[in-house]
Amino acid sequence: MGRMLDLSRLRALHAVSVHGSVAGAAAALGYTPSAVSQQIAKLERETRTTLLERRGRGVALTEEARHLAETAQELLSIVERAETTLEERRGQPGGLLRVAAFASAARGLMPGALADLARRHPALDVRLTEVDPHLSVDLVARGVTDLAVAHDWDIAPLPAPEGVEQAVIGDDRCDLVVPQDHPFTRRAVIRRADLGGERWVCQPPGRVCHDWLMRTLRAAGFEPDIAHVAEENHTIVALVAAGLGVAVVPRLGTGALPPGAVAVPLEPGPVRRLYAVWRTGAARRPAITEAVRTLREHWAYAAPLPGDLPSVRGGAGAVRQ
Amino acid sequence: MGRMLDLSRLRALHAVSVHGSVAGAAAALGYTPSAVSQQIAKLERETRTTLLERRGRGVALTEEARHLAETAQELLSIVERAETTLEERRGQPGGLLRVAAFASAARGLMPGALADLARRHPALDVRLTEVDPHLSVDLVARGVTDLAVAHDWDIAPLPAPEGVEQAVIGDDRCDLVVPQDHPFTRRAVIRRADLGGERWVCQPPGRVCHDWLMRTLRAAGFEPDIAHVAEENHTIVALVAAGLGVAVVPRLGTGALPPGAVAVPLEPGPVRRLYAVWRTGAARRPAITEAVRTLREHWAYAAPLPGDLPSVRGGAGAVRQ
DNA sequence: GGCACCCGTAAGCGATGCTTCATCCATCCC
DNA sequence: GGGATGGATGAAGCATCGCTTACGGGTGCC
Repeated sequence: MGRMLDLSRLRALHAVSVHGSVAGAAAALGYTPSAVSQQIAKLERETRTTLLERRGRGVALTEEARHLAETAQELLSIVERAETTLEERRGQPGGLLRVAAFASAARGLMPGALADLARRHPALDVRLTEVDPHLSVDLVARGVTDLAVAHDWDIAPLPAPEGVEQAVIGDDRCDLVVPQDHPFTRRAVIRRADLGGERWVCQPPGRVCHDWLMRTLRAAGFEPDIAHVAEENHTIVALVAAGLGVAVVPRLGTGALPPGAVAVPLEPGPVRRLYAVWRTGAARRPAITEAVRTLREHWAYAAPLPGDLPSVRGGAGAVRQ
Repeated sequence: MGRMLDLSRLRALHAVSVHGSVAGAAAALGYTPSAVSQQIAKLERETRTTLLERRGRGVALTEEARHLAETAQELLSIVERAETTLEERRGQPGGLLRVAAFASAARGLMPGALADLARRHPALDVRLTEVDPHLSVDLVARGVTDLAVAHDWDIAPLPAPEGVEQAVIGDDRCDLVVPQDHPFTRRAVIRRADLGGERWVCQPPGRVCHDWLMRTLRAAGFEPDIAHVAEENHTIVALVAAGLGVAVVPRLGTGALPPGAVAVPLEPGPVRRLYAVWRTGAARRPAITEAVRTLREHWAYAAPLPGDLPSVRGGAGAVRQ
């Protein structure tokens, strides 16, 4: 007697309400759009209510659907709380832990940390997704992911929506990367006032590295000369190694510098602070606390400490996790 | 990705918690015990927690299971509220309406009322179960049924647990049924003081009719002479028609008197008051309000009104609904 | 000690729910 | 306007799920 509102269908409706489209909901739930569409069609049949109406190319929720999605939200948060206290009573991390991280953390920090976590807690099913940095906090708040590794920049603080908590993992610093024959390689430290007259290799506008560079150089009185633009840090470093310019590159996730490129400390350089972010409702979940603990541990072990100087010499020797 | 607490499994656990046994839960949910057992076994696997332990011949819930059953209760009540408001917004009664009634109401009142209800509201799926009168209120409170037709007796008031509401449907009165050659048939009305020296046909001890008879006769100074005992009112009336004694019989659900039996008004006779009982959470559900309205309507139409005298002459002519 | 009761497990089968493929509709762009 | 794109939905197929029946094991009662 399937005579009752079904939680998975309500979850589908809720996802549509949150993401604004069937396709978005499907992506978030790990289904095809067709599956979500069928679920909601069944929900409509069971409740004898119209929930979705086509609006242009997408769909819009009816009044009843909005109300139903709201109670679905309520139900889902109760379920999450129940799962949390259940896991808490067991003490052992377990269940599904969906983790999101921005690109360089996904490359530089997560592999070791998550492998460690999975090794120590076999009952835990960890799944990583690489996401845009400025999306991660919102993804956590909306319940798409359970834990996110986010960062702010000294010029753009991390948003803190209702219902999420955060903890600092550590600070990631940036170096100036220059070709090996560059005069800076003979200097112990570079200051902002020294940066005039260089040709720059940089990320596209809108990315934090780009914005920091423009802002800093202009504040020091220079008009930046952006000679080359690339998305990936690896590409940027390769361009520098080829002698095409200099770049500001974060230590995390950059990996070993290729022959021909050398990292030089920049004082004061841009600093981004890494955070772990999770929902307050799951704060006491052992999987969360363990994951955060492991991230901080691996940061301390693998990443350069705040006052730590990297090896100035580049090339195959200077490997970073 | 079946990675979340499932509502139907939680419902199974909750039912076990309420009924105290897997078999009882299965009966309440309309499943076999095996199904419930498997559901809970899966819930145990998913949560990696022991929920049920064998205790003697039955089962006992662990601490975690009790806690989980509690949140299940919370979830189920939210779901019921959501279903109610959903139906309320539609305005039309619909969905599943589980109705319980005691035997004579199930026979004398429900067939007409429920048929009417089903005819006027095709979206409504009404299901009737006959239950013991003193169980019905509890069944509603525990969510096993949505609406109950219950009654109290002038000597035993209806219990009113937390979270249920009730409304009066009407009063059911009792007649004295005697063989057609009995001297009482020439009397307009019988009083309690007239009842001495009769041989009685009665329900078994513990039933309300029996208790009322013993109590009333003893209060009037007679020791009742119970000559024949039967469960069913039909049987009792048949025994009376055969001249084997007299009986006190409620009007509701007795049906036509067979040839040889005659009903005589008894003043003051036992009166039972019929109630409709439902959970407060579903009070505004159209299916509930419509069903209650229909019951009262059919009572007024089909059942003898409080001051109404039945036809004293029995036989095939005196038909009651 | 036999019997009744209750819970769990195994096998089987229908129903459910997902995927893929195809269609339809609205919008965007040329 | 016409073609291309993106999104939603329907039909068919197939795996999985969850129920039922049938059986075995353990407990309490007579």
